[in-house]
Amino acid sequence: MKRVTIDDIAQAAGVSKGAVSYALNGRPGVSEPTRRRILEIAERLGWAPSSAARALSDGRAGALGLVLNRPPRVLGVEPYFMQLIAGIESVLATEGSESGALLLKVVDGVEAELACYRRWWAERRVDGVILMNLRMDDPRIDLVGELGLPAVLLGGPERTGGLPCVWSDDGAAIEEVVEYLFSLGHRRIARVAGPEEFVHTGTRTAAFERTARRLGLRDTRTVHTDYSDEAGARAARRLLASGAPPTALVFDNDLMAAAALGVAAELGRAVPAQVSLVAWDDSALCRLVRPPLTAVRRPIAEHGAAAVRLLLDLLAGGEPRDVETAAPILVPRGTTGRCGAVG
Amino acid sequence: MKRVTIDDIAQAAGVSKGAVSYALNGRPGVSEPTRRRILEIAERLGWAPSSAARALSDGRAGALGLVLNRPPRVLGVEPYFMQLIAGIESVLATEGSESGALLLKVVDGVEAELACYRRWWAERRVDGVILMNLRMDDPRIDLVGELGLPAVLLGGPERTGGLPCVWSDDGAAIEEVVEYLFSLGHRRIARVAGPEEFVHTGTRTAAFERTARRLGLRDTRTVHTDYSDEAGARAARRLLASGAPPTALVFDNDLMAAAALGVAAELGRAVPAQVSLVAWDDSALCRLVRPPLTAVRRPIAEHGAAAVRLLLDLLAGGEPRDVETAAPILVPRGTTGRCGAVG
DNA sequence: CGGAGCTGCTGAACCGGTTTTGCCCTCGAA
DNA sequence: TTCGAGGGCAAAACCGGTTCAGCAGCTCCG
Repeated sequence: MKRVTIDDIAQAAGVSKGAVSYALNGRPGVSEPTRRRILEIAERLGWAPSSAARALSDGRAGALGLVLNRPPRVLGVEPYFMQLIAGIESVLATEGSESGALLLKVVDGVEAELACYRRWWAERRVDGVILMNLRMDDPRIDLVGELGLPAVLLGGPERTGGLPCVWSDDGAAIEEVVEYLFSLGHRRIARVAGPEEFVHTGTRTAAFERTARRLGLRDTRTVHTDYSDEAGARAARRLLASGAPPTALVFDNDLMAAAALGVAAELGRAVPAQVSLVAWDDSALCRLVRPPLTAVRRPIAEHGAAAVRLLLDLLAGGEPRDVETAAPILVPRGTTGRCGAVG
Repeated sequence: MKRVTIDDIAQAAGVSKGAVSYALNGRPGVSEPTRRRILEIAERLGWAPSSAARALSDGRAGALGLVLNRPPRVLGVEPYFMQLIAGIESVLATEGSESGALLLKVVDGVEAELACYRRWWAERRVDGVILMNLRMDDPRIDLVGELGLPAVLLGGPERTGGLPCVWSDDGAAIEEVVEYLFSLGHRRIARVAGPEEFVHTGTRTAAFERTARRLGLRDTRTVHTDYSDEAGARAARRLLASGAPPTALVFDNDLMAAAALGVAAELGRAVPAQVSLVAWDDSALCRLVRPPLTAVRRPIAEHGAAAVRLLLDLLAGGEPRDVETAAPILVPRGTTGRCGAVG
């Protein structure tokens, strides 16, 4: 059961290795009849290229890398990651066997993430990577630049350090949410955001405050969390128990919004009669809880797909460019209503 | 910015490539002082082995493969997969750079999954794979046997076709659930299970029926679904709307149980006063919904970790063996109560 | 008729490791 | 003293591809 190599094919066809290589890769150097004969023999022998040999000789790994930097506990809960991966895989599958593999790593901490890129690149395990959750002064940008490791960014388009990115207009979505809540009569709106160091958190915060100012809202707040359900619950509890509690809460993910739903129940606040809630990222979770969560929907899988396409294009020698995907849209459901409505 | 190779090290140290290889791999063939010198130089030059070159010469890819066969939509929602991946990664990270990478593939359909194993093995992209969701007469078992592709199974321990497996005693857990519901006075219990073709579905069904018989329960039913929230809701709706509706529902995942909670609300059935619900797999979802779901908790991440350890051991020449992990435990919460209790 | 240019292929180098072979030297035992 | 064993290393083969230089034969053109 030995491996079939191009040597075997060459021998069977009575030609040289080089000719076989040309034939199999569809490049000039062999006549059409010879090519057909070689392809036929390769097919018959069940030949498949050794990824190692190919990687060694042409210097490309044939794989892309994705590092998830998140405590394992949170990973399981947030649907975001899996949807992203599904999107990434969808284009990797179609792209032929070119860079067809996705190398995945789960780490906890920025340092571990940086170390992972270093090793992957040093070992030439990947041809490029997708960076997610862009931070302020993100050290990864410097690192990939320094290493020469091809990379694309999920996020931006600011503070990307020149890296090509895939982004959507979060600010516009936040604006839409605030206007929507305003139109429902809400005047005290609070935002339960993700970690302050994420760029997209800043983008949303800025848009939130800008819109609030424009509408003349004075009583708005943003509190930061780590995206976990506990943190979301804690923030909601604190906000709702404060002196002049907000009448609407806007969350930076769906998990925290769902947790806040529980908190509201616990505090005896009717949703949406007394408090309105808006989630970010519309997953099944939003539809499962009662009442179903009003949410901002982003095409997450498309983000992943676009990122891969951009990266592959880059690897093929394409020009770096930024890709804007469809804007997030607000999906009103059962957790938003007129401010102070009676049941 | 050229790559540092062992040739560079050899040249710097004034020795041959072979000596450097011996030194770096900690095998006899060089003297202790030489070894130290070589290691020091390698360190200084920042050398890292090319995974491709190593793979080519010693025939091992240095990566393990995992294929997720599930429609992308479902993937995002089920926390199971991410938890599993987190578990897998946890041991891959500690194991040094031996087989340190995880190759991931998302497919939809058995055929695509089989094709993926074929290609991975033909291209020698992976050293072994982890198979999940064992089916009756699973074609993957024959395939890996035929290919000689090392594999371990998540599930079993029956119908594994001789493949080493990691399993936990699902039957005992189901038994515990049924006894628990029985002790609460429930006599009409229905089970909303996963697809019939999965081996673990069969295992649970058998245990369910055995326990029901033992307790003298005559009105039990098992209906099959595809694990999706819609299917779970549909099944719950149908069961609860039937002539003599069950007073307790046992689900094969958490997603469907959460969906059923919504259905119960919709039908005006109080939980747990009128209907009790038990989920399988205790994720954050169970704690987020109101009331929080009673659930069977399995150490999913540990499953993944155990599977990797088993596979790595196998690759290192270890004997195939089966690993039983901690038994699932029942975590009673707010969706189970005495049968017919008044709110 | 001669040289330039193209086609279609061969042979060999190359990628960066591991492993085998073989040489030289030293040391211990007969 | 001699012989064998074994340690320490160099040199080369090898893994399975890609790619480059070169060469034979043919065509085309002045």
